[in-house]
Amino acid sequence: MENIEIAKIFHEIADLLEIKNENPFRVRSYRNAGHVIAELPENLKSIVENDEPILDEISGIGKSIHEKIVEIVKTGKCKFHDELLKELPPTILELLQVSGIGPKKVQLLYKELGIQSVSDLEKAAKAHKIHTLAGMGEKTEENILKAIENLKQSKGRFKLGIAMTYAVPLIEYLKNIDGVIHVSEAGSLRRRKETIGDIDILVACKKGSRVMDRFIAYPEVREVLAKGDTKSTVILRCGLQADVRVLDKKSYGAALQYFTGSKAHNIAIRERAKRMRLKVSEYGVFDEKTDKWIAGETEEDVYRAVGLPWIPPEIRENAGEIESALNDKLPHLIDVKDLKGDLHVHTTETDGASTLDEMVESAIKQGYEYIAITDHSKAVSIAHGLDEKRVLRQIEEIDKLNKRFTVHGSR
DNA sequence: GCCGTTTTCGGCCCGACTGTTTTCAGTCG
Ligand SMILES: Nc1nc2c(ncn2[C@H]2C[C@H](O)[C@@H](COP(=O)(O)OP(=O)(O)OP(=O)(O)O)O2)c(=O)[nH]1
Ligand SMILES: [Mg+2]
Ligand SMILES: [Mg+2]
Repeated sequence: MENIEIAKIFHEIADLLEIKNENPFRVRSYRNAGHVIAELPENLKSIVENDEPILDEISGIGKSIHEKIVEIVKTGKCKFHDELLKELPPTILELLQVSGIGPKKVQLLYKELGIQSVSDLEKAAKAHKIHTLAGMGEKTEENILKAIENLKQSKGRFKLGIAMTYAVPLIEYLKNIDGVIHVSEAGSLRRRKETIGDIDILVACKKGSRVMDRFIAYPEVREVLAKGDTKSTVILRCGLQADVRVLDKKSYGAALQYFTGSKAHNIAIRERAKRMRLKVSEYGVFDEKTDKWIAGETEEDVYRAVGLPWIPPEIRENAGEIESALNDKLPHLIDVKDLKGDLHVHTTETDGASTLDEMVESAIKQGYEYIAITDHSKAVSIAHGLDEKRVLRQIEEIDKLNKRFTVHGSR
């Protein structure tokens, strides 16, 4: 049993309870536990089997969920979860994947029309049965069909590097709009998560700028899902969703803090602020009582206002970073500047683009301590691989360079 | 269900957009 499978059970419990109209905070507890477990670096099964005490220290896991984790590891399932699945069909959960459909609508659709799956929902919408329900009209019916189509075409989460290739040109496009002052990546993209659910971009602009009109006119936009004064959502041709948030320059830091997330980090920061009689939103940090604006121009200002140093986006996951920040124990994150050398380098002797001298010069410029020349051998004749004679000559060249650049025994 | 710089009980982040509705609930970020 892997963490991710245990997490899934808690996510399903949360969804099922929510559809049943249970206490929203109890729902939040299960959902949060699912999230914490999914992000946990340690393997829960071995923690439980080795009777390690770590579980009690994990924030968000209390008595009830602790017991359920032990039950799941030992029996492979959870009674509470099974009971809920007797009350509601398991396929009902896939309805929540349709954007615009939440727990309330799932409950209504199931109760009134017996809809249990996305294909049931599609049939009902096509047969115009949805608009007869309370609070649902013609538009809702149309939107459901569109959302089902988008769900079918969805390519899921994108790898960071792939998402970046779509985000960079959009950011450039936004930077060139009249009145735009700052543009920044936000969300999981800025936190450098391995996979990205959507592209989140923050824009600061002068009042009266028509940023949203220009955003939805971006040539790569396939469909506009929502368009407001400060927030719009589109789907790009590549299949990724893009969210753009536009705010005043004065709120840029607070907005960047909000839009970078993560959601769990934001909630933790806001709870902390509340205890300090402050309110944090994307518009700034405010005095709870007077509603007076206190900070928000930069992220540093926002964190300082709640008594914290700036926290690097990569660790804003509510996984202990706030405590580390409080104790001045924030980790040093690896940077390009930390690279000490490169163990895979080609030269023009084979299929490289630069000469040996140029590669060495460039390595020294970047502060590398070492590089390894790894040209092709004669087995790769297509790349003009080195035979014995040429490789010996290259070694001589390397020895000469090493002598030339050796200072006090280090290279 | 979880948790504590005021708390072991009583709160639990805060705001934007949409549709269907005469004032707001649902969903989403
Ligand atoms: N305060 C607060 N902020 C939220 C909430 N939901 C989202 N945000 C903020 C933090 C998120 O990082 C940011 C972007 O939302 P996304 O849904 O795109 O999430 P994120 O980019 O973190 O992950 P993703 O890869 O898109 O799944 O908006 C929320 O419920 N409350
Ligand atoms: Mg995102
Ligand atoms: Mg988003």
